[in-house]
Amino acid sequence: MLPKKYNFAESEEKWGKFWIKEKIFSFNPKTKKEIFSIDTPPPTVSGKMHIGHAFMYSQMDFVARFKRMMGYELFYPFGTDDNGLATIRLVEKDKKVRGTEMKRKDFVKIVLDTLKEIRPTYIRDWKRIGISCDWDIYYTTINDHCQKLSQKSFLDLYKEGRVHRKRTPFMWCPECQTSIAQVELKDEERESKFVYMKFDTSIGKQITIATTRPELLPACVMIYVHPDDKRYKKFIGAKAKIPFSNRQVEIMTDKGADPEFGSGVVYHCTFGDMDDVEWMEKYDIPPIEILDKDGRLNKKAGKFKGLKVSEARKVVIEALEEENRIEKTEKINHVVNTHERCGTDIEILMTEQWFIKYLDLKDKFLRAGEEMNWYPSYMKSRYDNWIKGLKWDWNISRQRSFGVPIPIWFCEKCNEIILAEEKDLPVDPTTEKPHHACKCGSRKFIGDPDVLDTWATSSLTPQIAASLFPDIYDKLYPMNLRPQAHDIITFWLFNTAVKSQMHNNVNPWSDVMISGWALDPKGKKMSKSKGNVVEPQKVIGFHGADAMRFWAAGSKLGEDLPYQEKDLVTGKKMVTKLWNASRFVTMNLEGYKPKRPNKFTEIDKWLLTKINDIVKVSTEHFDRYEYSKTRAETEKFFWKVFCDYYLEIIKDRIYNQKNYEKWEIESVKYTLYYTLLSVLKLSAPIMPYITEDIYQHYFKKFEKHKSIHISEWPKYDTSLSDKKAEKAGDTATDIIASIRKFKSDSALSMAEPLRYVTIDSADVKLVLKDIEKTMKIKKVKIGKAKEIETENFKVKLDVMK
RNA sequence: GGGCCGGUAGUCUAGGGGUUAUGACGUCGCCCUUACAAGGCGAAGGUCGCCAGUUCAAAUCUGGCUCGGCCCACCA
Repeated sequence: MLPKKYNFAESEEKWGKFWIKEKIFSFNPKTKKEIFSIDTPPPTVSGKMHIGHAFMYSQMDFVARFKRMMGYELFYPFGTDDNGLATIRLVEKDKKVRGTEMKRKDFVKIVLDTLKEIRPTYIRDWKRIGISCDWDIYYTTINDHCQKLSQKSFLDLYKEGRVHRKRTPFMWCPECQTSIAQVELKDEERESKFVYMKFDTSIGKQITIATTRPELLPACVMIYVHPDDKRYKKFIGAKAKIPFSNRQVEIMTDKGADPEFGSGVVYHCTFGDMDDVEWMEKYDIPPIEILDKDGRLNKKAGKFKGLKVSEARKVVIEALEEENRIEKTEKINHVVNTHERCGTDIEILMTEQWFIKYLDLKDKFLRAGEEMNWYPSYMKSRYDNWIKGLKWDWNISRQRSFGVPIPIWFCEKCNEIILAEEKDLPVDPTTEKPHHACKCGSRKFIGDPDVLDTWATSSLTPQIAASLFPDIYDKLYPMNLRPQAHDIITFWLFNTAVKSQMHNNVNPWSDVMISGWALDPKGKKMSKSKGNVVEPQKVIGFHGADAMRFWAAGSKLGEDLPYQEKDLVTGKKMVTKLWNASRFVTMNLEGYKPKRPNKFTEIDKWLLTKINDIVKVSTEHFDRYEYSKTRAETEKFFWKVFCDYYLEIIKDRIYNQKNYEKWEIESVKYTLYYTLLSVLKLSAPIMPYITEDIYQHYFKKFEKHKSIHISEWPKYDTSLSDKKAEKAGDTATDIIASIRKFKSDSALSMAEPLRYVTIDSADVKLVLKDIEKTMKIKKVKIGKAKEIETENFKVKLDVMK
């Protein structure tokens, strides 16, 4: 017997513990079942879970739980991504240390120790929302296992000639003081000054150049005009003098100069943006490097030395004004590239970096995308667009103190590159030495101080997780499913595909499932700065994890969903309704031993037909990761059909069993048992706690499974489908609805007895008694009159069509 | 500028050629009916963004426009 009230807080804690203690979600590597493997996104350990996480991880978990009930052995690990900036900040704050002031190995150790400490607290949030991972299959992207695989990936690709090091102009963040990759750029619109500068030329006339970057003037190496621009014909081939210096640069033609824009004259500085790099390569011009790594101008900038870019811009403009070299300035809105992590404008600097060469493999990556099953399918275009727009190879080195070290030494004498040996991995070349002398005989080496881009490691998550079970690696990798949100298709998804294709020539998974975002109630993106962030812990504390998950199941896969508290209330009501209906059913099945009878009443057949249809479509939807449709169908059936009609209809049979034949009682009891269990199972992936609680209270003693979550997903049973009964039942519910409306309009209680109702429909004969008893009618007549009569009055009613 | 997604009752959402357009929240009325008043029953509320076209038939398909979101490219 179910208690009167359902306490979600107690229940969720209880079953959460139960699942872990009973190892309900533990992966069995020796399984004979087919494995379904999920490349779980490892969240960044940075304190607290965000509602967006709760949203996305819930959606992933619906699928996991569904697949488990479908009979798969789930390989469902849980890792954390800890080699990025967020972790550094967290650990530095927590342990009051500075990563930059200590040896990398020592800092990694502190990080790992800290993680060990805070991990249970951190993971608690994920457990709380009911994620059904096997928590023992764990990795952190900074532990030895991951470092080793990441370094091995680097070395393998190096040996294949895919990884190379070069000194080249590349995108640099002066704030973080590291190089970055194309994917880390973020556009930001800025208002800035468009300055028209007058340069003296060798033909005696001045030429006007419009620029937003006057501070780069000392790095000007060339001036271009469009070949067809008549205004500047006479300047072609002439020299222009760079103000504040004695340098002269040539004026030449290039079609890249747009006559319509600015003055039509471009000055080429090394480097204002990546286009300048292209020009430099095109004309083989040696660069003038005026910027240092800290974003300040150096001595090559002459009198502007030591200034930051932004300061230099003002000072240069002032200096130009003093010399009367400014024709005019305009305000202009333009888009600049910034570092997505810190928002700083990026600069182009000549540095030595490691790259993975992959622009030549674009077609291969596009083909890889073709071979994946995309859910929803349109998300693939984001992947395709990204690949088509790729312009630079993947810069994988970062100038940070913390991360996976690049396993390389340089010979101090001959600069030869020495690779770490695989058996020694993971290595930190800044503290360890190679085993052998260099070819040149020298034993003096410099370990590469740089680390790998975090994505260079997290792009290996399928291999990282699978290699935790080396004996069955081939069964686990490639994986079945990559679930993730749409914002990191170009980062994580693409990079993972790249690595898998490069190393193994296969896709890392067959299916990708792309979630949307949780937005604020107005449909805006949540962010700390806007102060519109919703904390899942609070929400769950108030409404429960099942209610939160019910909300998360409310949007189509891939669609963003505004977070509205009322939707959580809806979820909570659903939980309450499930509880109450189950309480009613189970209290009336006391002493009943479920056994399928060979005969059902019409109305029972009606319900069984309906639930079987729901099972069929729900399974089809879930197979396509359309959990939201399963939720909608199940919810509608449960509330509108099962509770509003069926339970009301069968009350008389349940309460007054003596008035019925034995087979009619057997029929209703089995129908109740079967239908409720089916509804619970269909709801189990979405609301795991309430369904488990009810299952454990009642169904477990008849069903053989320890938990509803490892019981079988309902099967479509055609033998329980009866279309004729379905039609009769539908008519019955139509009639009941009409009589309810009549009672409601007449301000009568639903319990008000009616003397008679006349119905002009013949196909309700088999369900007449059900209608009578449900609506407390003494006699239902079949005829043309369409009348309803109570004790006090008689009305004509258009009940039936 | 290019790509993708979306615009459906006050709010959120489903549907995606064919009777009266789904559900929830909110609103209004009635009802303590032995599962549930955090409920039940009922009602009101919609030019399905705009304009064309295809079709016997368009919320649904096509084209254009418009607004919003995201991604990408950008102009010195």
